[in-house]
Amino acid sequence: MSGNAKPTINDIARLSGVSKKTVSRVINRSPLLNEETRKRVDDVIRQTGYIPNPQARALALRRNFLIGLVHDNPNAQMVLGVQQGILSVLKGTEYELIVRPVDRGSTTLVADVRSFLERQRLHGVVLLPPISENDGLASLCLELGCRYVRMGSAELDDAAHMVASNDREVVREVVTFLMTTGHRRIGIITGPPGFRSASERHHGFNEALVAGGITPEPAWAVEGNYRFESGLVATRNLLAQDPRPTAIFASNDEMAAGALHAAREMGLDVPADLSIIGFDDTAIAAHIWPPLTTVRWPIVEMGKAAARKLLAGTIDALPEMPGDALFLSALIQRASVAPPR
Amino acid sequence: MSGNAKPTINDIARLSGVSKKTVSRVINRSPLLNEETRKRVDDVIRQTGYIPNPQARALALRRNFLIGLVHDNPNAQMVLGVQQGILSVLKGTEYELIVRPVDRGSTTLVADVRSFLERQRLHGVVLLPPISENDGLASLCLELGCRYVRMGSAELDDAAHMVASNDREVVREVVTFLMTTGHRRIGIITGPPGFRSASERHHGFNEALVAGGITPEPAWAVEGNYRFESGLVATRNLLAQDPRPTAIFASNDEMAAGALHAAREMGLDVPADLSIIGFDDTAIAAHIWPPLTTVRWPIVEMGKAAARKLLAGTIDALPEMPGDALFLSALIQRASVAPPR
DNA sequence: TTGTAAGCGTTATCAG
DNA sequence: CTGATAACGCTTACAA
Repeated sequence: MSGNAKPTINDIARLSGVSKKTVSRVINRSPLLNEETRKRVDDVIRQTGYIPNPQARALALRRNFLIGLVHDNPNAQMVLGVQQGILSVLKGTEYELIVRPVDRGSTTLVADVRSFLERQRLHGVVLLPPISENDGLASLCLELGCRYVRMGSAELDDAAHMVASNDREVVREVVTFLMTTGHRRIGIITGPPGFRSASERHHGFNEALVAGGITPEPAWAVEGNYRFESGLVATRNLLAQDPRPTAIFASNDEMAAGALHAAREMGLDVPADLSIIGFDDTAIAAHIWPPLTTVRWPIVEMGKAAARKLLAGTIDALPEMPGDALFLSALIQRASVAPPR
Repeated sequence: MSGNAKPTINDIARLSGVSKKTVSRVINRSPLLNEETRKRVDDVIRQTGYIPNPQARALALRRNFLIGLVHDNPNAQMVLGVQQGILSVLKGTEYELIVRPVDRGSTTLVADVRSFLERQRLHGVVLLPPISENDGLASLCLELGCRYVRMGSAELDDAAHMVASNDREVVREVVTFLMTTGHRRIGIITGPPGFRSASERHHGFNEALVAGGITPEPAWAVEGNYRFESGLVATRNLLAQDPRPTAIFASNDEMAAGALHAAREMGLDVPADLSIIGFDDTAIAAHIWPPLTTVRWPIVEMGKAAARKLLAGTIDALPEMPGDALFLSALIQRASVAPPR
């Protein structure tokens, strides 16, 4: 075949007898273009297999065709799910995903993200909780002209910049279900302080109790950190009390697995002696024994929605779905809940 | 407090009274540079907070400062672990991670990866199993001048391009342990065909049996696909036999969790009625009940090693560790193994 | 509707 | 050792 050098915009221009600017117009779907010219150039592009050089475009446009996933999330399943959702939307487009973990504890968090964004000049970023709750990061994106979408458990921003879930509401539902099943002494393992998801879920929990005529018992709310071990420790604590809860709501599945573990250690049967409900519906929920009653958090779909928002207005734009701003979680009943003895 | 435009190489050149080429030399640590000039320029760079524009560099160098993670891996924990390892090495360097899932079933796999690499002009890529076993991809990288490292369960390439684990060996150890514990009827749930890890583990399994004077029983080797459900189905199959195995080696933890599930469904106690061993030591292994005896596969460390190899010879190069080519897995004893009744 | 010239911010070439 | 000058491949004025 011809030389092995990839064709550039100049080659296309020469081959189709137009200027490079015209080729550029074709590439960028400029509306003011003679349909005939467009077709001619398009044909040459197709024949040569020409692909615009993203590096050159990035330099000229001062903007890359990259979507960033910025996070400091202790929940592996969540990160992976969001990634999967974003990637599925990016697939077939000219955009790629770049993953950037950060340290939310660092005092230089905002500065770190700033230098990352300034250097990479991303098309846009997806901010995962808990750093998505940091308004400073949002204004930073605004300042730098970088599109952004924040994911979280409550609406922290306008619909164009937010993909939220209704955690508080669904937890109310969960706890109501527990009460309907006959439980009156219900414990909660909360998420770590500073997490909006943690406080939303905790609030939903308390609201449901109060609505059911039960006064939340401070001793039955134990703090966890979304990790297995913290669920284990919290549950030992909860079950050491007298009287002890007959049901526990863990603010995520990993901690729920820890709760199950703790119950087993004490020789308790789940759900006969203790009912447990988790949150997330990650793989572990269906895989442990007994299968865990939990809340399905549509994290992959939320990732897709985030990507769609970021791509809105571009050539690769996908239609935004109705409800792309608020996602509804749902109770998944499995086998870890039963009436108290 | 000057204008808010970021300084460019021209600014630095002007401010330090040298040419831009000299600044470029400083940036790139050119050895032929007057130490005094270097220092002067360096000072200006530090004062202004100048950061070279990666897009411009990418264009001029025809190469990006990006590391690609190319995979089609059904094992979420593995992908995440590798990612974590790579990112930890990339942290603080000028390199970023770009994630690219591909479809290993597609007939256009190689072509897809080719266009990805040609477009993005990555510094290097990490190939995860099972596509890492595709020699066509390796030659493609060579052809395109893209550094690459293949990860896998056997040494498929030279040490510079390979990060391998000793699956076969460790599985021999695992099965020997089972035999030592008293088991003679041992089943295996294999990985899917076409996976080197699957065949390596299966071979190790058979070798150990033979070495222990046991003839592998074909009916006790059931195929799985590394997913929970397949472990469930395979185990139902295994336990339906008469006589049935007293122990099962599952080729990964997810399938081992499925095995546990199946045992529970049938009212069997683990480990009293059935011993189970998994592989990977992913989070689920320690979190299910009983805690799963498994093999620790140092996947995060392997990811780090892969990144180190890719960065070797660059400014950001980290010392390569001894043993960066072959990683040793180890048996982790927990509570899912006991002598047969 | 299309083309020309001038960048975008860096590195390579090749003199000095 | 250092510096003009020309790429790198594309886009944005601004004309025509």
